[in-house]
Amino acid sequence: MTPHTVPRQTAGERRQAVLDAATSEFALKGYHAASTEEIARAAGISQAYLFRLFGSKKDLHVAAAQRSIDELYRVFAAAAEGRSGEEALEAMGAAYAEIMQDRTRLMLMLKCWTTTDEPEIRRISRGAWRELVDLVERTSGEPPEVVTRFFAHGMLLTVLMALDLVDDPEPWSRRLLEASWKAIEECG
Amino acid sequence: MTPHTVPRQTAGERRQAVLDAATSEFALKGYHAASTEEIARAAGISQAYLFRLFGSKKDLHVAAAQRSIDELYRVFAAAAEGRSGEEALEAMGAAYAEIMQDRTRLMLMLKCWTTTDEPEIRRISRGAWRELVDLVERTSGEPPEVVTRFFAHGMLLTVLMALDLVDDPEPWSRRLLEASWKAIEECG
DNA sequence: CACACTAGGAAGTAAGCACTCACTCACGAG
DNA sequence: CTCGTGAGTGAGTGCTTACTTCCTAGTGTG
Repeated sequence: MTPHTVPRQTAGERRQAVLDAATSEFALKGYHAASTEEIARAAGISQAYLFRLFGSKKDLHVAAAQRSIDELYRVFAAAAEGRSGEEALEAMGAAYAEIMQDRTRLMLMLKCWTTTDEPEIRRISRGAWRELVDLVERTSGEPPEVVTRFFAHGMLLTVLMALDLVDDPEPWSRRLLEASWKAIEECG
Repeated sequence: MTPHTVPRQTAGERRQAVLDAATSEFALKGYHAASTEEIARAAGISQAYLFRLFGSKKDLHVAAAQRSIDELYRVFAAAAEGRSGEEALEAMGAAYAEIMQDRTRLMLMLKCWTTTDEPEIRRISRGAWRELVDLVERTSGEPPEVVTRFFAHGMLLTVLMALDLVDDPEPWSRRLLEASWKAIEECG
């Protein structure tokens, strides 16, 4: 009878698991309130190993944020793929609905965008916005008014989601949500 | 020769000074990263006295947030005062410009809206939104599409401000800012 | 004067935090 | 078998934090 060996993973696999856990924690509690101990526990490893894998809490946060930014970009880019003009914008509007399915990722993004100290986070947040706006402008070819409307309603939806008004609505918030979705669709 | 008396203030005055300092700190660093010691120093009192005045960090945060919420509401209400319909909405759009003059207050609001743990903060954030939306709907009498557009562009402006794109813009962000202001004006 | 009351703080305390160190264990190559 | 190495951790360390305890000094009132 072979001695029951503990399953060991590659460092790469562990990194992904830690990034998953970190994304949840940072999205829920924000950078400062999230603790590395909690993240390590959620990822199923020791705190010591977390630091071996990522160096510092800040580096872990940056890595998690960057991964979500890349995923966000890819969802929009995939939606626009092979389309142009109004059709592309409409597809990206639909992509927004898909993105909002995963609260966690979007909440991490919002937390990053509203982090006013921590220049590193601001840097990658601004980079993310620059690339997203550029993508939407390029693929849709629409004028600034339309592109702006698209992002404006996206922001309203995101904030309403942060207030939990998507899952637990009130009469007034239903009106805003509905009108916001319609406005995003009508961009195209 | 009278012994050089230290100027004493009423507790009420001190409370205002502490709320000012707390608003700045919480707006810049967020609830968890802000420290009561720093706030006390900025307000010119000891940490011990801060706790005598406000009981706990959380209570201080709630008090500071509530004060900013009330001020925000009053600015909009004053703008709409004696007006109705499109005129009222236009005046509230102009009020938004005034509100954005004071970054601090608005950043505290945004931080509150994106605080997903801490149920108390979520409660007062939702209350603030409910009252603001109600005010705009009531005084303008506009349909949900228009009211929603008003708040959507307001949110975009607020997020762009958090990213410091108002004071330190980039080409793409100028386009969004300009279009957003125009859209808010055109609501009326 | 005495006395109650309020403004204000020096000096803690206990808990939580990011981060480190010294170490074990499994396994593959020579 | 020995040696090297990558995966993984228990047990800290030093620092920061929210919060408390107990104190002093000024002030209005009889």
